[in-house]
Amino acid sequence: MAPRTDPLSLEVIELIGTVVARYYEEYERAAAEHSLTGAQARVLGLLSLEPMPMRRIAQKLKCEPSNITGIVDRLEARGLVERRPDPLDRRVKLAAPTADGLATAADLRASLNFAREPLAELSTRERTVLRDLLKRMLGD
Amino acid sequence: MAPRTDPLSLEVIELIGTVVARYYEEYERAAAEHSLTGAQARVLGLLSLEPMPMRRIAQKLKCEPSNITGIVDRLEARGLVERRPDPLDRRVKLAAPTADGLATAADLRASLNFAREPLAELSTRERTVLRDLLKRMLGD
DNA sequence: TATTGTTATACTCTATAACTATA
DNA sequence: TATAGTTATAGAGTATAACAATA
Repeated sequence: MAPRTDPLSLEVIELIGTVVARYYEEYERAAAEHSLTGAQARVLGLLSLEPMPMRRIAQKLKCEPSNITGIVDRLEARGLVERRPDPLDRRVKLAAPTADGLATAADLRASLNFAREPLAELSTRERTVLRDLLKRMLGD
Repeated sequence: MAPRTDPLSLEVIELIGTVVARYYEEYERAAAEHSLTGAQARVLGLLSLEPMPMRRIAQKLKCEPSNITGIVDRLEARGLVERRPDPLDRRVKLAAPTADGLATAADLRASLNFAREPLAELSTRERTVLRDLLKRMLGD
């Protein structure tokens, strides 16, 4: 499928760029309110869904495993995450949120108003259309 | 306007998160292909539209002016950007792309296939609807 | 031998504060 | 005095390579 460079497509690309920029700002702001960096907030959010080995965090974040050591170190120092042994494989360390970490992750989600507040401007019908268009764009 | 937490809104938010993640990956990948960091690519892209004072770059990127010094240093060392005196104010340095920098910026834009390739999946009518919904979401 | 997590290293980005040269 | 850009500094994220413990 050939790339589109017509004015309408360029306008949509520009709008998506704006959405991306605003989403990122909002995310960093929400993280900073909890004195977390973006990377720390992303790891905590990930772990709040499901504890997982260090290596899998790296896969999810698409970065090198060695980076995760430091990020989890800082979350652990803050008492938001802990490392547990994996009973099935003693090489593996499972990173899991503490009760405090779970509460912080919930707070983070709650203060991420992006797309939720602006979405209120749209009717149910419009949100349905938007959902379907985004799904098509993402190759569903 | 109250935030929405219904399943449909949450689905749209999730989709937007996916769009944001994919956009960022694509951007970093395109920058890396030119041996540039994301920040360097953003500054170069900005300057390719219009030369500007160091301080204004910082405003556009929403970061501290002191950071721009290093980023422009590296772009200048690569021969992609140059600092010019501002004839109107000798305190100001205008950062401007070189011919090489302009070519690199054009290359970068061309290799940013995100949203352009997937957009081809949508008809003109659909892209128009998507544009209008995004504009509404972004508060026009 | 291969894998998991870590350490060591180097580079970049970031904010803060202090400095300089202009205005 | 105030402003533009820089420097110095410290913390964080990132990739690479080498290492210990375990598989």
